[in-house]
Amino acid sequence: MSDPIRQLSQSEENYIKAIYALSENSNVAISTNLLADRLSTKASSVTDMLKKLSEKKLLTYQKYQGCNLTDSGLTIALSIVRKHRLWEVFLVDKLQFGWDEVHEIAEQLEHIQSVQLTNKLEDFLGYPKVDPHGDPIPTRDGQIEHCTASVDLVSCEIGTQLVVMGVEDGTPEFLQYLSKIELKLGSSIQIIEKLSFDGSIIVEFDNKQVQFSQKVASKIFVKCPE
Amino acid sequence: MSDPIRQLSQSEENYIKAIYALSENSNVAISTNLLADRLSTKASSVTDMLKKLSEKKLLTYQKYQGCNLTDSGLTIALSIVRKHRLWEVFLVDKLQFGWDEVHEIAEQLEHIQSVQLTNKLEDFLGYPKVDPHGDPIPTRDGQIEHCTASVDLVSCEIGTQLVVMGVEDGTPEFLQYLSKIELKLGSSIQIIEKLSFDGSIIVEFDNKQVQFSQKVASKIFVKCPE
DNA sequence: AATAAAATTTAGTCTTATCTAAAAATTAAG
DNA sequence: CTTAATTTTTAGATAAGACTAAATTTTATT
Repeated sequence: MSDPIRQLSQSEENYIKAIYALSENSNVAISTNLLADRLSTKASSVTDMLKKLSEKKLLTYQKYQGCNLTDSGLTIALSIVRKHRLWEVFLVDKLQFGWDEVHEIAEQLEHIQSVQLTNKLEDFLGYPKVDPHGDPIPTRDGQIEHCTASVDLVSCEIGTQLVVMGVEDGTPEFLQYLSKIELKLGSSIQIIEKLSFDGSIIVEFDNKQVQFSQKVASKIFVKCPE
Repeated sequence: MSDPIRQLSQSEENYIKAIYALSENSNVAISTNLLADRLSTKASSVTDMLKKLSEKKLLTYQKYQGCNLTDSGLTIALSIVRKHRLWEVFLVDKLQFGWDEVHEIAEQLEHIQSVQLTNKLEDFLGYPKVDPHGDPIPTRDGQIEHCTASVDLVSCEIGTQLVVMGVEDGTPEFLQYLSKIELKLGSSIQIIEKLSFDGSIIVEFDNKQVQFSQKVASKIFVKCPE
């Protein structure tokens, strides 16, 4: 039925993961330049790789029309994301890394092959549901919970009690900033004021008031407690 | 003073590690064919790599005369061995792998770069001295205890009480065999008889008698308890 | 010491993944 | 709707690492 398990190179895996990350929310095809940008490589290199991965049936690709992962491609992407996020949990929970320090190391660990290793790691970690940034961890059979529950701070109303559910797993600098102001997953947070002229948002948590630019606020995901 | 830190490819690291393993006991130069054999590659590929690593000053190499690691090469080798053995401890102690299952996975994990990761892993594991096969773990500053204390079973006398200190980290099959007969590190063992015609050795441990071929006996390292 | 055998190196090819520069297709602007 | 700008692809080059086959050096044997 399904395609046989393929041994992909790290580079191939990185392309698959990048395409997954870029198409997670939208359903449109991912363009060559967007991918090139994401992977800090040249468009021509991307074209080459897309041809290759498309021959391996991991994605559909039409000249000048961008690409989309196939089901097999998606399965592989999820297994990589799964490994990445489990390792991040390990690094933070067990080895005492800060959440801003783990991304780069997990980028390497996510390419370790053994499925048995991943599953035993998950056992050892006690079946975490999310990684240290609040992103959901795909299950063994490739299911991932799409956190429709949480929305970014920008789209929330003033006054409501909110809980921080996740942050964009972006640059270390951003995460270090959050560390510094002591904003954590699970923090209770409330919007005090929205500055209409630049979209900045003033919030309160842990009895502190902090002002976020719109850009920062859009990277912080929250939900109303039940 | 010392050479700047180099980013080596996995392949380069594998050569360095293989040379280290082959020259650990003897002080003679490592030949091209020996390396080719060890790495399951061709002699011509080895020659190419030796030229490259020699240009990087990680080993000394003279045409037709084999190679030897330099001090920088040795430092790198030890850092790889350190990572390999720490990860093996992690896999066995924390993830419940059998000692016969960890080698291949550790071969991948040993190439993960971060020194901080290695050190934090060591903290987490509680500073183990040896890996699951009894091999010593190099320290952060590249010291390794040469276990002159233990000798292989073949060279021991009949009747002495011995303790299993290590086994050759070889094929999974060999380790599975040891698992099956329930021989572990730390087992108390005694030689009952040596069969002179083929060098086989009959031993007793855990109130069981088992016969080892000379080949097997030479891969089991023991010492007399204090 | 001369020659045969074995080990090692050289030369040339292949694959993967990248790049630059030029060509082609698509999209945007007038 | 034609041209300009942008995006994407093609063509050709490079580097790492491996391979085969041929040449060379070393070692072993008579």
